[in-house]
Amino acid sequence: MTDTPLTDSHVKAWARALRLTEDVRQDIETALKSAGLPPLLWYDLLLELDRAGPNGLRPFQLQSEMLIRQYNLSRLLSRVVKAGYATREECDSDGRGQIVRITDAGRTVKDAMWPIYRAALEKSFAARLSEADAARLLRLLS
Amino acid sequence: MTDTPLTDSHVKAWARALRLTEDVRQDIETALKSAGLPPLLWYDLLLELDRAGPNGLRPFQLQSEMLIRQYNLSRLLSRVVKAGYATREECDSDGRGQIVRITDAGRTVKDAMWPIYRAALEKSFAARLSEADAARLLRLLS
DNA sequence: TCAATCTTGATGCAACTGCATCAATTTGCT
DNA sequence: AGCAAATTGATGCAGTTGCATCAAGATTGA
Repeated sequence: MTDTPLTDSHVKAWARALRLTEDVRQDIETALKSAGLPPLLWYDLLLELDRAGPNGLRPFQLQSEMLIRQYNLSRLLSRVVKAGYATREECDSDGRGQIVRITDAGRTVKDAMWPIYRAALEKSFAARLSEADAARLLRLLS
Repeated sequence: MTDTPLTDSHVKAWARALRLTEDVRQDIETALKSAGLPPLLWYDLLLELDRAGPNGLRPFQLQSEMLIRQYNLSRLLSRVVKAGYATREECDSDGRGQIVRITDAGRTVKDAMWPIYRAALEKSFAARLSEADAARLLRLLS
C-alpha cells in the first residue's frame, strides 16, 4: 500500500508546514479577536453559505466542504444562528434535514472579517513567502 | 510596512496549506487515538524533553520551542506528569521555576507513538506529495 | 408492505482551550 | 537596601471540542 514511501524530506516538510500554518492561524485568530470579530471558523462557514446563494445548504453539505465533524458543525451552526448570522429552516424534501442560509447580518460580518483576515495574512504569511514562492507553493499543493 | 503585498497566489496557497495540514493532522490524531496513544501534542512535548537530555527544560523554554500558550503548557505538563511521562522538579537557581524531565515511561511512549505517527504521515501526507515535491516544499518553507 | 439499515442531525458528559488574574519570585533602578 | 516592574507558573470560569449515543426520518429489499 505504500505507493509513496515517506522520506526524510516529507517529515521535515510536514513539520515546517504544520509550524507555519499553526503560527499564521494563531495570528489570524488573534487579529480577529482583537477586532471584536468572530473566529476564523465562522468565516469559513459564512463564506460557504454566501457562495451557496439563496438556496442555502444542508448541514451535511457544509460538513463535506469544511473540514469539520458533524457534531461540531451542529453546534457551530447553533452559535452562528444564535448570533443572527444564519438561519436554520426545515427541509421540505427531507424531514430529517435542514437548510441553512446566511443572513444580511452574516454577510455584513463576513465582509467585515475579510480585511482583518487579509491584513493578518499579509503580515504573517506573505511576510514569509514571496509571491513567486506562494505561486510555487500553490502549484505544489494542487 | 507591507514589504510583501498579499497576492492572490498567497491567499490561495494559504487556503490549500491550511486545508492540507488540518486534514493530515486530523488523520494523525485519529491514528494515534485508535492505537490507544496520546495526542500529537504530547509527542511534541516528549520529543523536546527527550532532545533536551537529562538536564531537562524549564517550562518557559518549552513554551518557546512549541507553539503553545503558557497556561496551556502548564496544564499539559500536569497531565503528562500525572501520566508518569515526565517529572516536574523545583529549580534551584530560580525559586519561581521548575525543571521538567522526561521519564523512561515517557520515552517508551514517545517511541511507541512514532511508528503510528509515521504511518499516518505516509498515508495522509506522502500520498499527496512526491518526494521531489516534498523536497521543494521544504525548500520553500525554509 | 414493513422491518432492517442507513442517513441526518442533536446532545450529555468529560476533556481541553482561552481569558483574566493571581501568587511568588527575580530583576532593575535609584 | 528598597521598591516598582518584569518574569515564571498556576487556576477559576466560561466557551469549545471529542466521544458515544440517541432520535427521527429515509431507503432498501424480501
